[in-house]
Amino acid sequence: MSDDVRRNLALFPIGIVQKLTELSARQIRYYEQQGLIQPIRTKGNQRLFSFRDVERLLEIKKLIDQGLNIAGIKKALGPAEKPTDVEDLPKEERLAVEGNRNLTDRDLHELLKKELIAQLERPGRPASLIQGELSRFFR
DNA sequence: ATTCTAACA
DNA sequence: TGTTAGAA
Repeated sequence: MSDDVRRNLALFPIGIVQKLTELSARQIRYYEQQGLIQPIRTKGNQRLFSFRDVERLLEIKKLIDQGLNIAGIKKALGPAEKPTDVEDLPKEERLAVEGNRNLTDRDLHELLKKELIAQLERPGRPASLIQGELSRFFR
């Protein structure tokens, strides 16, 4: 599976995203209402976010700190995109951990580790905002 | 136990 | 934005 696909997979419920971004659930839901993010919904109507969503939320957080309002953030960031539902992946690419809608702390740790390594090998321009944030989970 | 929506002494 | 009630 490509790194691109992996980062787009909807894997995290709002509770995990709160820890990853240190944003309140209220803020995360509000930013969704404003169209800044578009997490997918499970059959039970619960939101699921991808690594990209987490990165985007970290960017939003940064911009908020810099004093921008919603309008300004919409201009600064590109349009929001929906993460990929794991259910839509061909079963050959659907890994065990990714299929679970109930990630254990160990699973999460493993995913963060992979993403961290992937980022180190990915000369991305937007100087990986997520890097410092994710590193926080490896102390 | 978690998350969702709606509403505000 | 926080917080809370009531439901899923």
